[in-house]
Amino acid sequence: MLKNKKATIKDIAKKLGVHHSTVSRALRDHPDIHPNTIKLIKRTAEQMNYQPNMFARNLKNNQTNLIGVIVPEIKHHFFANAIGGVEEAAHEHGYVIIVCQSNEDYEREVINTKALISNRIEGLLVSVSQTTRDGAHFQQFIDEGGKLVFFDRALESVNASKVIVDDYRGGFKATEYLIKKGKKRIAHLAGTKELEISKLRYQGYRDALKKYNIPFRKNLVFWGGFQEEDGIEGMEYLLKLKTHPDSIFAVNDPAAIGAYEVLERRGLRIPEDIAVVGFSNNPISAFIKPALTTIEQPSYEMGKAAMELLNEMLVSKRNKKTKKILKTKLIIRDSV
Amino acid sequence: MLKNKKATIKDIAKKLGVHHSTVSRALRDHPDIHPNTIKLIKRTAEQMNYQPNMFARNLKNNQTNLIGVIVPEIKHHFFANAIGGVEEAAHEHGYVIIVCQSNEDYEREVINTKALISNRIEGLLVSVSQTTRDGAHFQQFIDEGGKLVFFDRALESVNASKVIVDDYRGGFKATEYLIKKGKKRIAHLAGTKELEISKLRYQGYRDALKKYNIPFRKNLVFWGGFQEEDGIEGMEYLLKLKTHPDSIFAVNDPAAIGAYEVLERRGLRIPEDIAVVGFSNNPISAFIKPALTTIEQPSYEMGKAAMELLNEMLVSKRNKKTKKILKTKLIIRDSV
DNA sequence: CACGTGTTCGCAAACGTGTGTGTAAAAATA
DNA sequence: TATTTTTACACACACGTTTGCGAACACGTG
Repeated sequence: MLKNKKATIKDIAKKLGVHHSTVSRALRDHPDIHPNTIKLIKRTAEQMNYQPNMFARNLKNNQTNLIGVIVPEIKHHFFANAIGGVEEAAHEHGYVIIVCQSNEDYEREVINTKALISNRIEGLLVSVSQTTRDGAHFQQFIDEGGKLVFFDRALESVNASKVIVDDYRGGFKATEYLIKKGKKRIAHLAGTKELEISKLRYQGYRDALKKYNIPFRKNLVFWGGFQEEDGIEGMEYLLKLKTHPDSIFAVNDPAAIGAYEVLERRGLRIPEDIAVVGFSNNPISAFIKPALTTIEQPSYEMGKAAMELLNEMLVSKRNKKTKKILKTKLIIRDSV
Repeated sequence: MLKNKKATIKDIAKKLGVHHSTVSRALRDHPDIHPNTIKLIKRTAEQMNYQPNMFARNLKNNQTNLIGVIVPEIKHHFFANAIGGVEEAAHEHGYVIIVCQSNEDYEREVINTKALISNRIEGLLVSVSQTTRDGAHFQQFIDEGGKLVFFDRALESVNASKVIVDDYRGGFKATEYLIKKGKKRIAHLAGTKELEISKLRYQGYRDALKKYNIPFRKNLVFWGGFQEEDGIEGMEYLLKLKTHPDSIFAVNDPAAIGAYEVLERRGLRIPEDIAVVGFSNNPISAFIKPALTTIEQPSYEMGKAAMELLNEMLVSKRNKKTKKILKTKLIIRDSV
């Protein structure tokens, strides 16, 4: 079986006895080309199964149809959904997306970024890794004129556009709900201190306590991370305290599920002994028993919004840093 | 803020007063270039923040580092996981992946395929849409020398490599398990007739019945699809029969969950009134009540295996069509 | 008929890299 | 010293596309 070379614009030109520039223009409906010629060229292009070579086109135009996306892990429901939203919006605007995962690893994130830059992506959409402390790789991309927008997990040290949910109000609402249900010793399984998302949810938690005159206790806050293991570790820590908390506000649902595991193992009942509120409304949270009360975080919409924002930055060529905040919603179920 | 143009090989050459071809060779450690020159060039390239332009390189070499991936929907757990596996393996081999979703829509799948071909992807990984009947768009890619491997959902009409699970034995095992638990009227919520995956699971179901001398009843099979809605529709159909089935083998977990909904609504108990077995071991299936007995399908491994197979085809340049079959495992829980 | 004007197309250069060939100078050999 | 070989680089072209410029031609106008 021979490896047929793909038809080029020149092949079409040769076959028709015209210059290849004429073919180029014809395919793009240039007014200088006679309608009949256009029709003829388009027909033979079709029949020769011509597909434009984006490399040559992009090389010439110095612009691509590529958008880079970096997430910690594709398999996580939230990111999978967000990528789905990104792809949807990208498709509408004629882009295709290159997806990389950092596996929550800083080094890998840097490598991904460089690879994407080499592939001359038009813009970059990032939800940063849990282990990332330094944002030089992103800053460099921006400094060279690249358009970047963070979604969900943004890096504070980098001045870039971002799409996030109202983490502050989400944290506030979750905590307030626990308070209104009569909880007094509310613990917080927090994320990592470097991520804005963690800090804002934490701040919402603190401000809710303050508003209702509940003393803030530093030892009721466990800074861990976003994985189930972090929730397990944090819950075990909290149960070692001489006075148990009466409720938990977890930074996200996986962490909350980690807490569930520990509580179940220790024979503690949810919500009678300890109430739990999560964050992100993972589909599992509706199915676990008791169903988890949580803060809904529109993942698909967030991906879509991030891509839309990126597109605006791309077409306007302006360099304003925008911050788009999506609303959250308290989903009341049975864990409180 | 000025949009700095990225440094090219020529910029480096000009700055150093050498020819750009020398720079090109130096960066690739060509033996014709003096070690000192190489060192000098590499240093200034580093300092000028040079990133090779993949477009120019690919255009010249007529090969890319791009792998196309088309799935029905990124957000589905199975596909998200598979994409994660693909990305992992692709990363190891120096590829980046372009991900598109067909939204179970044939037209969209064709558009995606064309777009990927235009972007001169090196190879294509596909799980085909539910509505796809014709595979001409894939066949054309293959005929032009492109390497394609289907994973999970393969199209029979296209002669291509594929990575699938042992759907036949999976279907067989699921049905056999129901039989051994004393079930006699076993219904099957099947997928679509065009997909091999559906047919094999169906065949496994039939052969298990035959082996244990249980009569096959055509009206106990509902050909629907892979979504929750299909499960709902199918279950409603089955409950309209004058004699209810005593158990259900669903083509996948979402369909099984659809069946759960209908049964719950009708006040029927699982597994006492009707037992249910799913397929794919969606994470939710462990959390729903009763926990769903299902066939485990290694999604991440499947994505990884598909990418590995594609890579072998790419490096060997051979054109053999390989079929890789992954093992399934029966996960026994509480729905039977 | 000379001229301007508009239509339709060809020519050539360019984008950033890679590579085959040519060619000085340096080194090795006779 | 004269010759050959090797070293280290320059030159030019190619990949497939886009685009400015200009040529050939047809037409209408004075």
